[in-house]
Amino acid sequence: MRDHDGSGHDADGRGYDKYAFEPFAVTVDLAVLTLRAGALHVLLVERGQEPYAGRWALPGGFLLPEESAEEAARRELAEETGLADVTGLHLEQLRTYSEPGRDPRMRVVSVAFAALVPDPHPDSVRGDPRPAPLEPHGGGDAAQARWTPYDAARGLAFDHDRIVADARTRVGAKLEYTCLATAFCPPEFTLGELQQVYETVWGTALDRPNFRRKVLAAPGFVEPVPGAARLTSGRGKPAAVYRAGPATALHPPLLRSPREGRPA
Amino acid sequence: MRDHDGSGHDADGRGYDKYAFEPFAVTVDLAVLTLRAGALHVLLVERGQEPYAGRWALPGGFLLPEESAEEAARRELAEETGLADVTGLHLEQLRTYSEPGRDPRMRVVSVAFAALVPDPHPDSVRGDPRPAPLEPHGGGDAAQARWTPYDAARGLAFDHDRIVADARTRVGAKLEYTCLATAFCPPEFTLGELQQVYETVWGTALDRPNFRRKVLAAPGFVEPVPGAARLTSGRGKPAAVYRAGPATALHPPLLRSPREGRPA
DNA sequence: GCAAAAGTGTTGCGAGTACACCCATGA
DNA sequence: TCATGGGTGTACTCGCAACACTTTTGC
Repeated sequence: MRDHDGSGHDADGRGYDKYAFEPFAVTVDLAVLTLRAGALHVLLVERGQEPYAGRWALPGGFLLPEESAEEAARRELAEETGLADVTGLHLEQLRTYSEPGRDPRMRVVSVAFAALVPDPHPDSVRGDPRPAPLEPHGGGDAAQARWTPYDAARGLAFDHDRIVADARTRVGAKLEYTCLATAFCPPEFTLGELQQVYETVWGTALDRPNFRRKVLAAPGFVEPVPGAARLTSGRGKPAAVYRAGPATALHPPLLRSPREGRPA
Repeated sequence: MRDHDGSGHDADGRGYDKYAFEPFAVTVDLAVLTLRAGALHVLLVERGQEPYAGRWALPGGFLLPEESAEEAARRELAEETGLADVTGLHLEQLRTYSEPGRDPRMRVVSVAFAALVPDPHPDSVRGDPRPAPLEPHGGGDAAQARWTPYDAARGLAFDHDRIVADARTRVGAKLEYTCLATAFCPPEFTLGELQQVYETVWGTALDRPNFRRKVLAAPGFVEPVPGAARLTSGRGKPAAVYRAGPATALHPPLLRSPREGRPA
């Protein structure tokens, strides 16, 4: 039985010495997701060095000596997005990837996160010329950063294809039984915008009246902003404006039924 | 932007050198769960060394240079339980715990797993004197290993209280929408035994006829063993015997309704 | 007026709960 | 024959999908 002791060898005497090994590097990788122009997008950076020079990859980096993986992920997120306030953004630990060959140079154990951010380029329709809340930039480095449609994010460096796929699966599943969808929305949003989150991530169309009822029936999911109303696409009746509520879990869940709605 | 390059410093030039730091140790921790005498049990080991000498802890240990966290977890599981065939057992990666102070001696980043194993001490009722499929032992070490009821597993070393709680939460949730429950059962089981898994983990009583229908209605969840029948508690009608089916996800899910069944 | 988007009302089907009932076995 | 657990049948209910309809805006 190996154990957490500091004796320099494991308890069954096989001579395990943790300092004798090539050190393990511990990193975080971030799948920063957003919804843009009705499609799921991922933030990618272009690699400057080998291996995988010139290939696109997820942003990420090493843990500092005195920070947890969550803190490192939030720090990286702030650096990558240039957004001042990342404290409110949802960070979701996906899983840890530790296969020996995943980095050709050394053992790199990577803790992967999904981060959900509101659309960095809101449609900029009339009456809402808000400054874009975040714009990717490549740090002080020459490498560029870019929002890429989920379907075009293939052939990434390392095992990042798999991380991106895992992020999408996890987020899609969590929309069903948590209040996660509001993390894709700006602080104030309409039910139509919230419905677009579900439709985009799930790839299905939902019945608007039923969606509305289910969302409003879930206690603490959203709460109305009194008196506020906003036009969403320039036409039609102005929609009531809502904020994210205090709940995190969603009861009852919003199941994606195999036959709900018409195909997108 | 920090990144996975091997240049010895991060891309924004702050002079990060991964070899200059105290190396990170990477370990796995296992919450080995089973159902025994109608209660959820956790496998604990007694620590021999400081810190936390004499305290109970989860089994676990360091990653070897050429194995992934999953492989390390399965190796530890085999060593701890003494079970010859751990290939079929369900291993579930929970999350990674990386807070700087979680081990007082050095930075230890730990990937936590939940392992679900069948009852190591089947009731041994008449007609079924199968050998106990696994018995904990303390490796070659003096430290002992013991099955402990979930409710009594408090005051563990390190942050293992939290890991155990996370394991229970995850397993409880996954019973709803995956076929995970069969992982607690021996290869062949009755629907009554499967129902006890749900009732024990959820702490609620379920209506037997309805449970039966839901399980059989889920395609690929269980499949009958033709002609087999078994007495479960010595009395009553022999129950039909089932095997785990090929499905992993559960459609439709088996929701724990707030008002289903009478309280346990 | 027309199109487009928000929001309300209503109906019918079906899933699922609750419960009554029969079956097979050991003591 | 009684207690115990397995297994079947059924009725009532509530959720919810489907769709018709009204309201408010821009053009």
